[in-house]
Order: sequence, then C-alpha cells, then structure tokens
Amino acid sequence: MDSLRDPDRKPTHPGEALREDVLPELGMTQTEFARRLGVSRLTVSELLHERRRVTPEMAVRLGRLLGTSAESWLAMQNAVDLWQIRQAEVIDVEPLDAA
Amino acid sequence: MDSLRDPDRKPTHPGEALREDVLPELGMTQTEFARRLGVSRLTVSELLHERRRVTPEMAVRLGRLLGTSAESWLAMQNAVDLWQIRQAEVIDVEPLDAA
DNA sequence: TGATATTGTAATGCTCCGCATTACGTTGTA
DNA sequence: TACAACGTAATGCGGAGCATTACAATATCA
Repeated sequence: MDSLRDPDRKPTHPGEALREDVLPELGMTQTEFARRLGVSRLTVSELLHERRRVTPEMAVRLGRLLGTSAESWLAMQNAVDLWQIRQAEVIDVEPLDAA
Repeated sequence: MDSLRDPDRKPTHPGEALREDVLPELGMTQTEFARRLGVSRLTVSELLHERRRVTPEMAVRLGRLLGTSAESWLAMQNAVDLWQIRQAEVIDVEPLDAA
C-alpha cells in the first residue's frame, strides 16, 4: 500500500491513472469522457497530460461518473501536491520541539 | 473514526482544530504562530476563522511546525471541500452504471 | 489607569489556477 | 477522402491565496 512506498518517489498523478487505466478500460474517447463529466474537452486533455490538478469538484465528478470515491481522487492529487512542494520549495519552519 | 461519522454532518474545518485545540494547547498567540509558520498574521487569522482553506503548502508548514503529518491537515480540508460541494452544487453526472 | 500587545477586519494589489470558448494543425480511421 | 479524435495555443473571466498597510476594539499588564 501507499504507506509502504518510497517517500522520495514521485506519486502517481491522477491524470496518469485516468490516461493509462480508466479511459482504456472504458474504451472511451476523451471527447466522450469530457461530455459525460460535464466539462470541456480541453479540461480533460490537460488533466490527462498532468498539466492540471484534480480539484475537489472534479473529484466529485469523477466519483459520480466512475462509481468510485471522490476522496480517492483527491488523495492521489494531495500526494502529488505534497511531493512537489517538498521537492521544490524550501519551507523553513522550525519545529516547536526544538524549543 | 471518520469513516463512521454521519456523512451529512459538516466536517471539522482545520481552522477550528487550530483555534480550539492547537493554539490554546500551545498557549501561543496568533501573531507568534504566524511568525513561526512564516506567513502573515492575516493569513493565520483568516484560517482560524475558517475563511481560508488549508493549501498544500500550508499543510506542509503546519506539519513541520507542529510535528504532525501534512497529510492529516490536507485530509481535513478535503473533507470540508467535498462536503461543501455535495451540499451546495448540483453536479449532474450520470454514473456509467446506468448505461 | 495608562501604555502596549493582540486581534478582527477592510482595502489594495499581485500572481496563479481552473475553466470555457475558439481556432488550427495533425493524425488516425471508416 | 471525409470525418473524428486529439494536442495545443490564445483569450478572457472569476476566484483564491498571500502580503502589506491601516484602523479600531479589546485585552493585558506594569
């Protein structure tokens, strides 16, 4: 499970899961997928290319359409977000323990 | 645990936890808290009043300072976000099962 | 009590993000 | 070959997070 994964490894972006697994499984085009989600084709395309984040609303849409939990999509996105921040930024916050 | 809570009940906003539990526990002022987090006093104030969401970066800051997991703060925020969307919006997405 | 610290809040300005729409070129396919 | 699907750029809009500044109200303490 996730808790046993290498913490330095970049987590799977939700877009990758949609692109690699979900869409092929459904045998559905991006255009059709976008239509059913009620968003534009561009929105789906950019999400699949991992250029856009899964928003809470998008998570609800995905959950509704696919019969999965919105939480799981958001959790995937969170993992990516946190990984990116920890990699890129230098957040200098001193832990209170050090006091 | 959370999974057993009433799904219709509004989840606890992270700001509430900070305001009700964390800050009092630490006996720390908002001003000092903001300084240690490396954000403005206004940012903390609005978060405590639940007028602002915990961003991924803020979650990292909180985790660092308090020695807790950033994930837990984000999870709290997710719960609020999803609840709000499900309450307020009408996302008309037909489940694929219905096909 | 008087000075100082803390807090709530409004106003401004900046930047970034999500999204729709439109448009155009490429590629795959019936 | 005509059409569908896709990648992608441009434009515009609205909203969110954040800093800074400022002012008033309240709390605390010497």
